Amino acid sequence: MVETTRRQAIEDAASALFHAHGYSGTSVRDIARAVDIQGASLYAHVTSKQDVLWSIVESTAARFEAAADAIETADPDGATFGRGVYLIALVRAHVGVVTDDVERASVFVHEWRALQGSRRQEIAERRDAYERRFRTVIADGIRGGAFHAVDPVATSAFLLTALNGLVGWYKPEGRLSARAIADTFADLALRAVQAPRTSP
Amino acid sequence: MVETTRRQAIEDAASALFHAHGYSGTSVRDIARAVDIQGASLYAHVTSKQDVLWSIVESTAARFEAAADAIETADPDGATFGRGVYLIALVRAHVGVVTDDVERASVFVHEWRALQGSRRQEIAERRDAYERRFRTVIADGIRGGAFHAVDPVATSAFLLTALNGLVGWYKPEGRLSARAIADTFADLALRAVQAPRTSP
DNA sequence: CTGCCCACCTAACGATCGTTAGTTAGGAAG
DNA sequence: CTTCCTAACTAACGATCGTTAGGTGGGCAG
Repeated sequence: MVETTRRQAIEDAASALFHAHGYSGTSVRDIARAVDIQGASLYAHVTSKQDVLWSIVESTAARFEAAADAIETADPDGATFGRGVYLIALVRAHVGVVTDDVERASVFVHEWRALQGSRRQEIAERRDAYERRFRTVIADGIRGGAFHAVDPVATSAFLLTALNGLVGWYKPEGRLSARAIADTFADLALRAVQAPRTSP
Repeated sequence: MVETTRRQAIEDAASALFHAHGYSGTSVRDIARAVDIQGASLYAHVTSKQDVLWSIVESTAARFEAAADAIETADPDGATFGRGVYLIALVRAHVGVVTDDVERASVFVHEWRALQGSRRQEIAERRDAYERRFRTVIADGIRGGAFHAVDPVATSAFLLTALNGLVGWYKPEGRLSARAIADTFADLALRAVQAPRTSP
């Protein structure tokens, strides 16, 4: 991870520290030390600690949204894909964003609550909208008969938190590749919801 | 939730605050205010902030373990239950512990990392041992043909984080009862892993 | 009535928090 | 050579952190 700007290096260091110790468990001086600088010197590049958190969370939210948007772009009217394929695509997109940058994804998943005021509100709404994509595809799948009947709210929460749990254990150098995890998760998610096969 | 001892009231208040703002986002004075006492007065009932966290985390770990142990006690040699039924029992037990006290469960799931030294080590090991129960039942199920072949590590992580995610959204007064959630989650978990039906 | 204990108080400790102010060294631009 | 900008520095601000010390009052045991 070659740093181009100082600001980027600071956000990378902050992501790692927020991931490891949480937002309020990390001090400004901790972040500064990680980039070999005095605590006060950070403020030449950053307006506040909250601002660093916001940058990380907002950009990661955008990455999740963009990945999901790309699916709809590839199949605007839902003609090509069945609901099962669409759900698989959502799962793969989500896993991809997480594995692309676990630390930032982890901060997004766990530390957005540390945001204050309207920024927290905004992220809460964008998270809701994102989760609604899962709810909708599940509800559509049930209506169309591809999925067996379950509660779409509980089910989307089940699946999405399973995907988000990945930020707690994924290691880029680990035994399981990002690809292998995406395969397994897509498989598990689809089997969890799909209706029993009626014919071959 | 009628409090019998002061100590219990303190742990309840601390659980709620740790759940809402995290361990390091909660001050000793915050906890004290919640039980209508001065910050320093807490130390008449508690030896340290870490100690409060430890009490909450350890007792909750014990509750998860006891719930899972009860399944093995009910079927010591695994003769009665198939692997599918065993997995369902594990899921139901886990959901039950979470819904019995979401706040404590949430602290256990998210804040055990704030423990220090050997206590953190101990909880890490007990978490591993608990997760191994899921891994084992999945691996056994695959070996016996009841479950389709998947990676037991990724699968147990998938399922367990889905269950743990419940601490983020379960509300006792919510639309979905603890029972309904347990039903849905058990159903999703089993379908996710079980082999396609070969005959009726 | 006396004495003790328990729950709580106020005051304060040193450390650390996020942040501001003012300064300095070094390189780029004129 | 001078001027300016950038990136860093040191010093310090008031607030808050977890925790300790010592005092006070009220109920219970003798």
